Amino acid sequence: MMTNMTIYDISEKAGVSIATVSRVLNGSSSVSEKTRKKVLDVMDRYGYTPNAFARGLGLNTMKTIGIMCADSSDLYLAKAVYYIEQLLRSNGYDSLLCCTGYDLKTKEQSMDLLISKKVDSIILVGSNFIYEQDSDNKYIRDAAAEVPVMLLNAVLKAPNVYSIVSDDYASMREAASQMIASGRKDILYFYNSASYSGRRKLAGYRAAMREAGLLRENGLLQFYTGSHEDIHAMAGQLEKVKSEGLFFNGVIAADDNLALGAVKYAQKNGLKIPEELSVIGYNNSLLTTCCDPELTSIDNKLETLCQHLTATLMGVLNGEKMPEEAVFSGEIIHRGTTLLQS
Amino acid sequence: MMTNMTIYDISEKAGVSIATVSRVLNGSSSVSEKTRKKVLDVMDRYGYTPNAFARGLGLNTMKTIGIMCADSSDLYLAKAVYYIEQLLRSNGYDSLLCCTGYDLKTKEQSMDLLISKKVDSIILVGSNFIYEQDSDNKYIRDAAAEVPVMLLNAVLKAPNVYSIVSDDYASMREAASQMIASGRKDILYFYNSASYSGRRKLAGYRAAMREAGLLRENGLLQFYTGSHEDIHAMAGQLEKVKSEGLFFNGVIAADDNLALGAVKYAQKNGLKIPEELSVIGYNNSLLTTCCDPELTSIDNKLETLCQHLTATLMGVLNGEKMPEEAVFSGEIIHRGTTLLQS
DNA sequence: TTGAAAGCGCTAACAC
DNA sequence: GTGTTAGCGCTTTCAA
Repeated sequence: MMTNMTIYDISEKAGVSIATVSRVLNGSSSVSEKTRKKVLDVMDRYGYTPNAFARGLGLNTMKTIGIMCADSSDLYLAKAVYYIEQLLRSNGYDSLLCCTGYDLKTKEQSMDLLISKKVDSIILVGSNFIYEQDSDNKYIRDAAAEVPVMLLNAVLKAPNVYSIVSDDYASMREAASQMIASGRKDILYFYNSASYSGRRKLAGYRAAMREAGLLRENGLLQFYTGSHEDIHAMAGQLEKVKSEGLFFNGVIAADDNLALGAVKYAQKNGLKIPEELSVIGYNNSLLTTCCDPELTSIDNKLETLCQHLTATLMGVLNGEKMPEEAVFSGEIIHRGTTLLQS
Repeated sequence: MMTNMTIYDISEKAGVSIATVSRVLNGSSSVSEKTRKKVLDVMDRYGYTPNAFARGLGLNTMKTIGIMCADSSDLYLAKAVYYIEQLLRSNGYDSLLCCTGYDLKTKEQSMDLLISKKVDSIILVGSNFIYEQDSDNKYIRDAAAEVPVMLLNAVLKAPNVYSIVSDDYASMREAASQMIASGRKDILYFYNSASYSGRRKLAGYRAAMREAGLLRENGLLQFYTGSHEDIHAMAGQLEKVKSEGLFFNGVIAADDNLALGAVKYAQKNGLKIPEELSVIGYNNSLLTTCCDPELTSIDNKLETLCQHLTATLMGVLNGEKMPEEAVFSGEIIHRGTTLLQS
């Protein structure tokens, strides 16, 4: 198997022109069966693979999609990347992955990089790419001027930007309502992100609390800033809250990691779950079955979201008119950390 | 900001030739400060980004590394991908990610695809890419004929193939020895992969058992075939083993997920950990702190491995002579699922 | 220090 | 059906 053959080499060996080779390569119908076979034969024999650059140069597309993701080692984001990558490939596209971190500057850089690599579209995985201050979202609008931009779990209304989201607001509101209905009044909200989705979740919690007349001025809101893998630090923060005299018998967390922090806190302090402390997480990840009792969590239908995102993207790339926004509802999966409604 | 500017546009606006623009682009020293500034100015004003294809066509490199990974949603692999992607980018390379699944056929296809995309190297993340039957590894040797192939956690001796591994054999042997020293005699080995690394781990366990005169003919080996996220199925398998009359008071697992299955099994059956059942996992992942008691596990220094892999790759790409194999030792992190040595 | 021009490997008109 | 040829945007000699 020789390396770096070109279309010229093949055409020579097969005794045809490069145009014919190109036609065979692209499955053009106007090649006689005989010639096709002859060319294919030569290609096979020499293990020829076309040079994607040259092809890309002419076509100005590499059949490659850029995926941006703040941290692909995050359980939730990793899963999303996994689904998306598979779906794209089954559609004949490859994925250029960029783990951007959470800093705006590096996100902008990654974006430029992907654009310069001539990706056909950019997928932003996770809601942390959208900023509250609209001017900070300029980098997305700029990118959308070049290629379609797909948002997973975030919304930005702009031309050529498509948003696929789970209704985090509704899910959180329902979760909080159910916990209230089960008799809890002092429900702490534990979160670590002010992203789009983060704000929607918080709003859902607040709506439910307000509805029940339980909303207090920020006392029961705990923002966690440590590592998303450091369960002990999470538990530690709750201990501190408690030691400062704040009572709570329920925790609603913005993700399963944080919820596990609450479970750990209860274990360390001998609190019985769910009787003395109820906990609800978010994402319905692997983590829900790791603890004892197991974690009630909200399933936000990640796979469905990814499927829909990919389908929408393929539509857009084919020039079809597609919906700019799609909202899917989540589902609460009850496990051992919550009481049944009374 | 105009889109799709070319070097021609810039040269025109700046009143220089395309060669000069190209020189500025590539930081050539033989451009007068004045001209450089003028060109840079124009580029800036029009937001010009060079076309990577065209560049790649001439240079025959896209500064892109292919990463193959069976399942990027696996906690361990995801983390490796994350580290590697970051390190590569800090070295000026991008990453084309391929989640291949565990099937040889699709691995071969992914490999071809990456090669045809003209990646500068291919990194195989995880040991499941190496097959016991050597003819099955042909696809790797073929790839290595074109670009350097880097193996994370696997070894294949072949030209242009570089292996970076953790000494799984030694780690497992030490883990088993310690558990034996703590008084256990009936230690079950729980695993789910016959990959290179999987076999090394198993060999380590067996060596320790043999050394202590405790090795039995396959009775205490449990191979798990279900989903790597289904903790209940894992626990279920152990329950079945027990109900069949096999006694064990220790479990050494090939990864933390499986170890958690053992913990779950103990909880379901009211066995006290670590007194009635000791458990050791592998990878020292996030999962170790999720359960109660927390999981003793083997840290295989993933970040170090990734750093070394990247450094080696950069050396190879620069034409330096690099070691074909590097072995790092792991470390047992003691937590609550094991007894102290008596 | 700069410019002109020849590729890099492929696609797609356009001829035959 | 098949061949010829002009790009695609960039890098890199070679001259000036």
